[in-house]
Amino acid sequence: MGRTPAGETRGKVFAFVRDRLLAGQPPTVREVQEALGFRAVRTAQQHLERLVEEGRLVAGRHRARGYRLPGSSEGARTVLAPVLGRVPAGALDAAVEDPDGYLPVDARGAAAGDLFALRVRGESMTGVGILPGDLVIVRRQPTARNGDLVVARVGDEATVKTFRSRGRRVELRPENPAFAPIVLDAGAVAILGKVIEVRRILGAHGGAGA
Amino acid sequence: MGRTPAGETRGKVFAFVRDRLLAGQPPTVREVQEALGFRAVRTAQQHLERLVEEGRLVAGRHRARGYRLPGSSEGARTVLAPVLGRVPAGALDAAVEDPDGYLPVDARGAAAGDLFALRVRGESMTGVGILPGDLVIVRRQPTARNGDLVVARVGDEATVKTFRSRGRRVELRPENPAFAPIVLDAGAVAILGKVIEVRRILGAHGGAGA
DNA sequence: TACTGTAACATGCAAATGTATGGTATTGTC
DNA sequence: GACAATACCATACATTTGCATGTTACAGTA
Repeated sequence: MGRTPAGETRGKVFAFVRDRLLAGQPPTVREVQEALGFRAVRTAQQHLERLVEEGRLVAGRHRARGYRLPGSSEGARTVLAPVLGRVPAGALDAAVEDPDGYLPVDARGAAAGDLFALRVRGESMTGVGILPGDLVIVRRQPTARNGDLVVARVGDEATVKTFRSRGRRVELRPENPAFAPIVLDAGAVAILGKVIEVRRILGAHGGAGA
Repeated sequence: MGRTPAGETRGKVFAFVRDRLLAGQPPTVREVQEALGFRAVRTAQQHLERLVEEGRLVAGRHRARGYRLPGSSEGARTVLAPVLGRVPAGALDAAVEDPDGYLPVDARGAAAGDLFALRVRGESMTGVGILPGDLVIVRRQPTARNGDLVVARVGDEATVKTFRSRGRRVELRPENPAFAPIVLDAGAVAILGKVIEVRRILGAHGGAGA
């Protein structure tokens, strides 16, 4: 029977599988077969094997719908972090139950429930490229090390600052000369977690504004 | 045997399935079983059936890894955007096929294949809070409007700048006084896409450094 | 022609996986 | 206690689906 020039079909197979994977719906070998118009399962199968050899796909052996894109296979798993509009005093867990939305986060190491996101208010951290309206993704932990970017609760407010320990006191340092550090007794500060990522959603319309 | 108070476990089952689905890796019934610590497949199965009854999930009958989120064909969906180390001249598609990894992105509106991510080099955009090493998430499009933050190819380099049209010429403006704008004939600039999000991964260890 | 490599075909088997049958324990209600 | 409802368990069955075996067709090359 007739064939197709070298590599051409392979590219189409890859494109199909990639699109399906990126859409969150891994295809079966038979779905690849149908999509490409092959009359034998084996044909689709062979193309997939080749793509794996070439390193363009990763196969999960004997696993249904087991093909993945390299780099997204193991280790890196996506979870959803709740976006908290504000953190009510003493009720982080309650706030997590009623979020403003969810953000997909590449949770390497962190458990799903350990992450949340907060919207930054104020310009106190512009010195490290964190602007008002930015989202910080936070891993919950009760302690911090010097230099960590943390979310801490001071009174009823949750705030993003750089953490620094000074003897029995704690300094929450803004990264903007116009703001003064907050120095408190260690007992008066509750560390909610550590900032592991910063995001700025620009949206489909607006520009970046100088 | 013992049980768990009403609804509590169901929520965990749903959270697990939802996270997996949004991560692009639909779970099997047995994976749900293991993740929740059930000793019988049937238990996970029953929870899934309930979630379908409640309308929180949609089942694909007899389909492997067939559970879906209702309305997942539309609306906000998480997709994986390929992270491109660099963009070879004229071969964006080729670069997309061999990415450094993938980032989960909340793709509202954008098709899965339309998104990619680039790592920012240089300090030309620090004025808008984009630092060296930051990741920009880009939606592919061949045109831009004034003020848009774009990724453009000038010669063999892909660069992030603010777009501005000046008659038949195009200005690619850095957001840092130390850098000069690039002004070129419109034909000499290829717009690769528009920046829709900026990310900075701080990682588990290092702080933010002033 | 013969040989080699690639692309495709037809078909069967076995592992993975959804679904069903039936049973045990705990809680709450009457 | 009797009854119902819920949560869970143990196991069997049926479909889906990955993978293997073997074959045919075409192109290029010696």
